[in-house]
Amino acid sequence: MYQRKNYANSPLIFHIDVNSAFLSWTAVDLLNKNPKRIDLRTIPSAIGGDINSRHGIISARSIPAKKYGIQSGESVVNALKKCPSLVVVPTNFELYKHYSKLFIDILRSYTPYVQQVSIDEAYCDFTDLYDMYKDLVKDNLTYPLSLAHEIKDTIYSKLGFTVNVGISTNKLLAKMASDFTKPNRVHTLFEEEISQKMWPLPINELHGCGKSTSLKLTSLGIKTIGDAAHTDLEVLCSILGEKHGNYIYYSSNGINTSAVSSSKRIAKSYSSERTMPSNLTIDNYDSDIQNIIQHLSQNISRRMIKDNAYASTIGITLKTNHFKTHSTQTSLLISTNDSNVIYSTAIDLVNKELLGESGLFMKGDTIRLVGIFATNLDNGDYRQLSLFDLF
DNA sequence: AGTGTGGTTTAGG
DNA sequence: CTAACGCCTAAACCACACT
Repeated sequence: MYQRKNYANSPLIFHIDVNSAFLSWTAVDLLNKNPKRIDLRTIPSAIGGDINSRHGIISARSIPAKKYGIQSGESVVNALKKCPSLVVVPTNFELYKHYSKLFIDILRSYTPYVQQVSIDEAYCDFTDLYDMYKDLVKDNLTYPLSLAHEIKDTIYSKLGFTVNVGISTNKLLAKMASDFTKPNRVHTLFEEEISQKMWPLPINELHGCGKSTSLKLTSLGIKTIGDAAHTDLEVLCSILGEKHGNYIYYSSNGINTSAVSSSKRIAKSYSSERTMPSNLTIDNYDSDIQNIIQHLSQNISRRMIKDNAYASTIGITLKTNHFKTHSTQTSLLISTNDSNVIYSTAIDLVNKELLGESGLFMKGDTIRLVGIFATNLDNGDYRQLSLFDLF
């Protein structure tokens, strides 16, 4: 295990990631209810949606399931072909939220500088806590490995699931480190380790370099993170544009200045969408779509009211049987979070889109999914002011 | 040149 | 009996109109 000589004067960031979160949490929950039950983590198992209502996608899988080549994001039907004995458990978001909160609470008991970035991962900043933890020793390990193991093992003993911890001096490197071998591991990725641990990796494994970008880069011979790191900044910008070119160049060289922000993030948009059990056609869409849009409007409205958020823009998304997505939006005179206003605005947009000349309905296209979104948000202050001014 | 609006693409979990 | 491909958020980018 790599150790630096001195940690007193450099930043120290951890990235903590729950291993197969949805599956682990489900396994723990089932064991809590019945300790004799088989542990889902020890057999080929996965969290997946219902095939019959066309929500059949794998969102997490056990390590034994991974050995069958099952990936998260692939269809349940496909996964069952690879492993007919796969145990598929439905999703349960309330359960995940419960364990997520307990997980974050433990992190917060070690540092106030915790930034939760998704339901199952967070960054912790220990830069200013050197004096508090510098003498911690655990299993013959010294700081900061001792601290990482302490956190990891505490989560396991108190909550029953494993995590990976990535250690470095910035968020990008800590994130990359936590993604190394799993599960239940601590990894470091300091600047002096980049060439050995990060540069040999394929470019698509760089955080922020997705399918489209990695395709562009590999087609030009930039196949590894190291290749990108050794490409001129100007060349990357000419391929990817100014913004993304800079991001890929500096990231592949391990440079990242993003701060760990423990303050609550304010939403910039709310959206809700649903894949329907069967596609809607232009002839029969009326009654079905009204029900769904009412549902989606109420969902968004409830969340916005809880956050005291109001939207000036309401939009809809339609996905065709060919998986082609169309969206349209409209601006409101007065921002709203009223489900009736959202509903009627969305219905108008759907009618306009379907009956107008959008070109969506060519030769018998049908609608697979309908979604609505609310954006251009304010907190109601401006709204109160403008209402007040009217009188 | 900057701002508001509408729409698509990319990314990540 | 068979069966496929979710849901949510954020940001960048592009085009266009208006100023």
